[in-house]
Amino acid sequence: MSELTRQMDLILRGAVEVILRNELEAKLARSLKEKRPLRVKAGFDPTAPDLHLGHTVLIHKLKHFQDLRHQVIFLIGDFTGMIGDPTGVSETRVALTKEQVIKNARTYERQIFKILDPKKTKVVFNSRWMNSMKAEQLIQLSARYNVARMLEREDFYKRYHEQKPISIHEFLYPLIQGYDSVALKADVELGGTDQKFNLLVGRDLQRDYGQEPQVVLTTPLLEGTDGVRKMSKSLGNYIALEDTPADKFGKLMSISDQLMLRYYELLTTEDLALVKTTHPMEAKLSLAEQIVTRYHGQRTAGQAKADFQQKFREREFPVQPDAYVTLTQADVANPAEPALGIVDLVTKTGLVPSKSEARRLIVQGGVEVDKQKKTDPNARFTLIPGHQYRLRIGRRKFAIVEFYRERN
RNA sequence: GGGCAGGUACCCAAGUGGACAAAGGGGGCAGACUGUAAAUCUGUUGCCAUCGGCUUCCAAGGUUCGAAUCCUUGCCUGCCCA
Repeated sequence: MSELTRQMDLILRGAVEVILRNELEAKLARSLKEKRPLRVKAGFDPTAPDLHLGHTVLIHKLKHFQDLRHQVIFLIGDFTGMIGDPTGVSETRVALTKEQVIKNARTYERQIFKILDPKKTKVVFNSRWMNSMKAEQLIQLSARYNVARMLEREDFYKRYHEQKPISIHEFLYPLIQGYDSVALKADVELGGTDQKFNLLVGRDLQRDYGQEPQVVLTTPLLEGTDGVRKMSKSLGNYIALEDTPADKFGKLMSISDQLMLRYYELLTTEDLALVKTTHPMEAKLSLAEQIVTRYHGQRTAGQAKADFQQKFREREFPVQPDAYVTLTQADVANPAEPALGIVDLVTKTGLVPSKSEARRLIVQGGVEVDKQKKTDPNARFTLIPGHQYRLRIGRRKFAIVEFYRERN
């Protein structure tokens, strides 16, 4: 197998679309011949420094390029972050301070370098060239595209026809993202399939600026834990890289069997046919363990697995509760006879948003104290000093509450 | 600049003077069932509380015994015309 074929194989694995494939081949061939690595770019929005598993599909693809000795450029769109990529859910973006951006960038680095090699990765901010761009140049840039083409973009098209607002500055997002490719002289740009339009604008602009257009490679969007919509922070169906090992494990175990296969497909290199022959729960445990291992190490993953099994399979109290609260006499009405209603007891853990919510949970049978299901919201507890009340609140929250009598 | 239509709870959406803490759907949460799932069924989904009370329907005023509903102004959005 020639080196070129080897590279193509790895690059194409898991890719949804490559535009254009023969251009990629040509670029690779030239790169090999001239011993000049390709410049491979992928951009990230600094407003959401919480990378989740969905992003890692793309980061793994970057890793492939890195392994093939190409130059990976991790672009942090601190400037474009002010706009926010139009999502249809129009939400006001708060302008980030420089400190926040730097902080978010640090978080990114910490997260991506679990996969990428820090020494071989170039991290750049697009404010580097955008901050100094004059209004005149921005107008010139805008002049290179027109509204009709912008409206081809699915999101804009939909909103336009649904009579929903589109702000002018949203049109600038694809333009600036495209200009980033010009500024970086990118050979390849990676992105999720939802980025296709933006990536293609990059090609157009590069051509316009007299550069060879970048090759566009799209990776599939990973479905979130609901199994339907794409994984995203705003939809709340995500598994973040910064989630605790226990959280990751729990979230992974709660996905459907069908979704599990998808995760295997996109997040591991396991043989799918083999996975299908294993018992779904075993397969799921193994998936969760693999992924937690990747970000937290083997030992932590093993612990997460053990905890999980104790918590849910054996329905036992976990080693690490979600909350540990100590009460003093200040928390009770009558210090001489310390007692507390169960609603207050549950609320004191801070694991429920309001007393009403606590009351609902109790009535619905979602609360256990010391393994006893409590369904009377008016029940009161005489607090025994030093006793650890072990509360199970809802399906997956556990807390220990202990009362201390102060000496006086 | 002119005309028209809108802004309701996490989201979509009904409600056009009292029976509205506000229909319905989605989502969330809980229970049953299970493999800790998923699907399904049931319940629940502003806050505080024992009956009961309190704060909500873009914002601020106003009319009224009483307003999500009527009036005024403002802010925001879409469409049409210029």
